[in-house]
Amino acid sequence: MGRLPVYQRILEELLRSGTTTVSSELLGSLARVNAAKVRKDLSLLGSFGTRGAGYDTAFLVAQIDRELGLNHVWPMVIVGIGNLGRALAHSQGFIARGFQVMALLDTDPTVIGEEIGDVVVRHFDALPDIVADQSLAIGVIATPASAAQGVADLLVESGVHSLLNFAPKVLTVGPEILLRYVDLSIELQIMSFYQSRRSIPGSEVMPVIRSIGLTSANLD
Amino acid sequence: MGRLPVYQRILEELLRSGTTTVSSELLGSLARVNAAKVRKDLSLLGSFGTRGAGYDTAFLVAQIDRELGLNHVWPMVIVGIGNLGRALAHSQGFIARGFQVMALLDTDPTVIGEEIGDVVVRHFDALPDIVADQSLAIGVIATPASAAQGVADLLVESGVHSLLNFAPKVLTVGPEILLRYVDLSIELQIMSFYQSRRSIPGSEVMPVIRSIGLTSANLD
DNA sequence: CGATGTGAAATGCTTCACAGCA
DNA sequence: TGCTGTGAAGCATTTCACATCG
Repeated sequence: MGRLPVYQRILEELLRSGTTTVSSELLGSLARVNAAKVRKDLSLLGSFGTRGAGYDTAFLVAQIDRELGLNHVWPMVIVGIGNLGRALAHSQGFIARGFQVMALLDTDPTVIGEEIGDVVVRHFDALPDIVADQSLAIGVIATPASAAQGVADLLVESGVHSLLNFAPKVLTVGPEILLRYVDLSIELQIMSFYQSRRSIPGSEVMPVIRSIGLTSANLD
Repeated sequence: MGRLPVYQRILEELLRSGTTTVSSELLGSLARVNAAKVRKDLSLLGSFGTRGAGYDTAFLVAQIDRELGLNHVWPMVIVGIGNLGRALAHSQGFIARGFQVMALLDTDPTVIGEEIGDVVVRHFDALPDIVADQSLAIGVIATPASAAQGVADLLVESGVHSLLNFAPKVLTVGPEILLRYVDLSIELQIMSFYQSRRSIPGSEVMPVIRSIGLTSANLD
């Protein structure tokens, strides 16, 4: 269910602002979906609401966390410590949601040894040792396009089970498995598309403000 | 149609590797969707295929570009020149797809004056002048959470019509308009979700590799 | 009463299957 | 003959509407 992360964020924000209880109508209006849809979605996790009152915000967050598997710790390695690699390493969400940066790798001698957060950047050659040490769940590729394929191959060979490719190149890993790249600008493409197509109620008097939510398509 | 950007990327990659013609079956298998679905999707843009042969790759890319509005130039301003701001400014996709970085803004004196690409970082106070000068389509918020709301308000006030918020905070702009944040780590949340839920055919012998595609949910 | 939880209707999307054209 | 383009069937998702419960 792709809407759960959206609900979760809104709930977390509501929690931060002191809301203890939330109705399907409020949550729906904030998520821009029908209230009935919200109830259907949430009912798949169990019956947590209390009729007449609504849902307990904190409890609901906990349930969604459980459903999304966020009570795990997901150890990851970031390869390529340029601007994007650094941004990822610092990312709020990583720390907050159980994604733990276990290693930072690069081949540039001027970067190796640098400390980002609590992690020291090491040479990419150390990958096999690191994977052997700590079972890494996720490899993040943040290298230039030219290096990406080699990095992907080595990550797989070392036993990393999931890749997230930010290098601007489509990679192949094993027979038939195509690894697309996640490019920040694609958000804007899509935004411009909606912008040009859809009419926005009240847009004459109100600035057209858009936000982009993310969902995933997985390639098996 | 959320699949168009996916097709487009694959087509661009095919073009780069010298493919001049592509069948719905090939494109479908690369995009991991049914061939009939591909044909239905593409038929909405017009009838560009030639029966018996397939689609002309380059022509198809051009048509999708047109459909997505990528033949426009989208001038944008990035506010907050930290790691993420820099990564965005350098982003391949921006340059390649008509998103033009018109201005880079920050308040930190040690950053102001720095040249990134061809653009010099200016003080955030220059925003009104810049917007007056050049009609900016998109404001990208890449500041710390604490500054984000103020930046959003000023962007709107200055007449910027679309915002993309990367600051880890939910913002409000005008009455009722909620501006969520785009957090890179949400990809991983979703990935872990799929990882724990779905069985992957052949995963016993093959490393479980995942790639994330992006689609958008817009909030009106 | 007010808001959930959920059958049932409505709507939209995906897949099939095949006619039709290069 | 091979592959597109597209009605029609099949399937899933969304919405409605209301019984139900705190």
